[in-house]
Amino acid sequence: MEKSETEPLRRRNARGQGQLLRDQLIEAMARLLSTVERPETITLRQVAREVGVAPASIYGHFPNLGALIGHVLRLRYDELTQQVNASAEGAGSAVADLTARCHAYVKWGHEHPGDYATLFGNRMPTDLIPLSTHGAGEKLLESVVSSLARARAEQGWHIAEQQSWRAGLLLWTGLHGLVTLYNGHGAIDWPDLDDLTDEVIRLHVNRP
Amino acid sequence: MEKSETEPLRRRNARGQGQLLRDQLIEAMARLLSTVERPETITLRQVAREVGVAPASIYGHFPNLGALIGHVLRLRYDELTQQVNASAEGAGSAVADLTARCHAYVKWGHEHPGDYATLFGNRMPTDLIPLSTHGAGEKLLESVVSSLARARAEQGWHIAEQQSWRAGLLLWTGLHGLVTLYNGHGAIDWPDLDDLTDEVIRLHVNRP
DNA sequence: CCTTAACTAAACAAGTGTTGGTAACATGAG
DNA sequence: CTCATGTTACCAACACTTGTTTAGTTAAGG
Repeated sequence: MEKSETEPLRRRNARGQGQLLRDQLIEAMARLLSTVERPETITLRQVAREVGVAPASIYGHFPNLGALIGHVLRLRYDELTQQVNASAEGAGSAVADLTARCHAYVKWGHEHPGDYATLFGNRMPTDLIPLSTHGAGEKLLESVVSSLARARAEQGWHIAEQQSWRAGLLLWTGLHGLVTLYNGHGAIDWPDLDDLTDEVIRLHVNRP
Repeated sequence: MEKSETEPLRRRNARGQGQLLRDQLIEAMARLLSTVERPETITLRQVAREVGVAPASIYGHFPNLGALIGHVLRLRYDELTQQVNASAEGAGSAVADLTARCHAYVKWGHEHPGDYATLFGNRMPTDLIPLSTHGAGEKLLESVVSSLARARAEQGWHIAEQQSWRAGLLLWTGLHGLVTLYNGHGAIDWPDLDDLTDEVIRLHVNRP
């Protein structure tokens, strides 16, 4: 029992196929980040165990733990923005565009609680994760701001640009609060998430 | 340099004054929880260092680290609810009551980022912190729900009880999102926090 | 003095990221 | 078929954390 912490019975990869392990590492880290309730506790050795490999073997593919996490986070962030943008593709109106984007955002956050918390929750040590992923929301935020502005304009509600920024910010905080509390406080008797999202959108789009 | 990690030149307390250290421990933990950017990384030894005492000395006053954290968290949560309730004391109308409560909530969250993140952000390991503090928001949430319902009724906007619950939930998520993003994403060019809070309240109180 | 509260020193067992050296092994060359 | 090659991954260790326990020391009060 005290012999080996795992069973490294892994069959060695073929000559040029070293990046098979690399892919497995990325996949394992992605799985952990996505599902684990406290992503900041993810450990190098945990990933190694998941794949069935010795901890040291990771260093052949990534210079350190932060690089692996950062790599996966970037993938996930790109996926989020891509899904948000793709969801709005066939939108027939500005309001539909905004609605699609918000729903895609919330849906992704709900389906990837760990990734979401890591990207927007300031959970990772700053020295581990490159700064680029910190403050990741800004690009996405801008798309929400402009989409909201267009939706409001469509409804005949023209406002100053600075008001647009404020309004977009508030919409974002509304969505963010919804996602994080919904993900984290399962004890609460939550109504349907899509309905709540719709209501948040309606609050911010309609003239008060 | 390698002699002592700190300088335990602390003068020993008198016979019946053992709880002087207890108070200092609580105070140090409170300071750490309140100010630190990642509260889940707070450590027993860190608290000991802060007070200038040996790590083991803590166990005379608290059975384990979780008890100390839990104790302080309970204090802080009580403080939050007390401040929220106190703020609404002289309110001349239901809308004023709600406004005061929300501002007090946001203000406290802004002034105690670490405590706020710990109470509502699911950052502490569940086995360390007693369950009572987890899901702490429920009591507070109910007061927001009822205050919002009264504010809406005051404006002649009567709605079903279930709608009240949904509306209160959404208001809470809005405030929560505002606090957490404002606290965590300093890079963003934020408008005044009080103004934003007012706008959130207005969104939820006024008839769409 | 002697009791006893208040605190400490040292260690424990378990964990962490990371490194240097080394063995296994698929494979292309001879 | 043989065999050196160099990729691939392992082993063992390092230097450090962490929370907690045990046994002991210090000093105040009766």
